[in-house]
Amino acid sequence: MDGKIYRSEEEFLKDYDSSLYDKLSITTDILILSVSNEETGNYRKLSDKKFSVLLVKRDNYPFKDKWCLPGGFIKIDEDLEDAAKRVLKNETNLQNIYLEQLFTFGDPKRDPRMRVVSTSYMALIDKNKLNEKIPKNASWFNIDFTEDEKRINVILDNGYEFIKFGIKKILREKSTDRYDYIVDENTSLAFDHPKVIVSGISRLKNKLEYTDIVFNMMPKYFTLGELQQVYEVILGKKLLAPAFRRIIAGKVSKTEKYKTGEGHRPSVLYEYKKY
Amino acid sequence: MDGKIYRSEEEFLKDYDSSLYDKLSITTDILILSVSNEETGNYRKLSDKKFSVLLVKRDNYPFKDKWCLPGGFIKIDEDLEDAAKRVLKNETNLQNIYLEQLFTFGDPKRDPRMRVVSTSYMALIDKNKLNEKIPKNASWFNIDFTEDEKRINVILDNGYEFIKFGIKKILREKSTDRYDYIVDENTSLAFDHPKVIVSGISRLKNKLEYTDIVFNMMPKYFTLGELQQVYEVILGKKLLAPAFRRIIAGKVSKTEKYKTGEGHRPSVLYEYKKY
DNA sequence: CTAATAGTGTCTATTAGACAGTATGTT
DNA sequence: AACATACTGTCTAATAGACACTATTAG
Repeated sequence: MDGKIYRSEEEFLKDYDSSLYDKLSITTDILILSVSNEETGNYRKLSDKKFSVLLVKRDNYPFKDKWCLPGGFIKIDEDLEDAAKRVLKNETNLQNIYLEQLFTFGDPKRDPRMRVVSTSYMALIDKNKLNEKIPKNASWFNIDFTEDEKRINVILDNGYEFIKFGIKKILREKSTDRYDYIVDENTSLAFDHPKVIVSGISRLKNKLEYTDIVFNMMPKYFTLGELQQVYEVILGKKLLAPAFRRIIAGKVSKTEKYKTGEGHRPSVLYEYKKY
Repeated sequence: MDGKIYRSEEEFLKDYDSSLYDKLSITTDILILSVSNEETGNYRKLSDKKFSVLLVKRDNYPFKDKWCLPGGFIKIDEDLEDAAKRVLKNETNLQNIYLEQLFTFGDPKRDPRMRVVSTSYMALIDKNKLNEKIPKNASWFNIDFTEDEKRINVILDNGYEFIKFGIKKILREKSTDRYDYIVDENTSLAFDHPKVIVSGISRLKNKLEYTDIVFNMMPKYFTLGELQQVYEVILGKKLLAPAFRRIIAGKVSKTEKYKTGEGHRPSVLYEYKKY
């Protein structure tokens, strides 16, 4: 075909043989992250916040009975991001949610069935918006994330089951602190989804510092203490209140409302600044 | 198939019908960026640095005679990144080059021939390493990049031809300063490659500030003045030398060598710090 | 000598970290 | 009253921006 001379694009397209190149399937996997409240028992104490991810249990091979990220195959005429939105709606019945493309995984051996390339997305939700029940094969897992120079260890816990995986970090080039991730321990998370979870959490941690991304996980009105808790639970470290308030000050507006009934001084409710 | 109960993964895989889901082609497009020296005519003045991108001219439909990023279809058993490396080697004969995945474009209409999803990569090279000639259908274009709140304008220039395109920025959500890009002016760049160029340059600008990525575009030995010029040409703004030197100080080591013969005080050659 | 870049010293303004102290609700 | 968090004031340390000054070479 390359030999033939075409005089116009129309002529070329009419003649085009789309079987010239290899074809394969594409899926999208969605990392749905949220922060939840857990009661502490002590009436005075603030509720404990937990960073969490939504997983579904596979009911067929491959990886039968293992947990995985919600996902699905894209259709021949469907935009990638639309496919991600479709999966998100199926699992949570939520729309107009923060959705960001993470990474496209293209290892030919990543799916034992056949060649499948997967584009992963990260969705951030405020759990209060989640009115509908999640599907019965889905479950929220709290995230315990620890990282050092050499490896990342993650424990996921939904109250009944634990999932534990470990990833070795191999420096790609020192100039950028980029690492290749090698999953060397994994109790029950399917496919290469440990990598998706880890790259999403890393991205979120970074963006927390230089964007206002956090407000996608917050309700309309919140106290600065709650906002600080969300930062702390995602970053995995404690922050000092005065410094935190200085940094956040320009991004929020005070309202007339107060949160009371907490066993201590009421706190002003803020909202994300509109302008 | 979903109806049948399988007792083992082997049994399941043996029976698996890979035609169950839609299949399509995937390409990789590579944004190869570099910084080049241009002589100024004045023996005293430093050579002028230009930020540049490698494009190839298409010799067939679609987009016949337009310029585009080097790219190619991935093979059924080829890793995505390996495909990018293959294309990069074809065009520049370079290997072991900094390569970073940018974004996967999945608009069903992005290729008039058929459904093609494209994963774009960014490669950064030091032009001094480019010993071999580039292919005769390829050419380096200098980049003139201007951006404000509402749009991005880019002019590419290889000395013979100009390519000009403009992109309208539509705010996705104010919380993260993410934009949808709408290409509303484009003289002769094929496919959605204006978006690839723009997202790569934005990424590079950001990473310049918080990583050591710049050293992938530098020769082994360089002066701090040259390094500053590279920052300036990529960021599109002038920097103050004392501040620049303070920031860069921890990343480079002084050598015993000097760069002389420039019509002014010689300057110490530095190298990227090893440890 | 001159033009041009190399390289340093220092003042100021801004920002981040730390901690102490005051305020005010619920039980 | 006691407890727990809300919120503020202020000292200090670190960092960034600006500019002036000295150094050194080829021609």
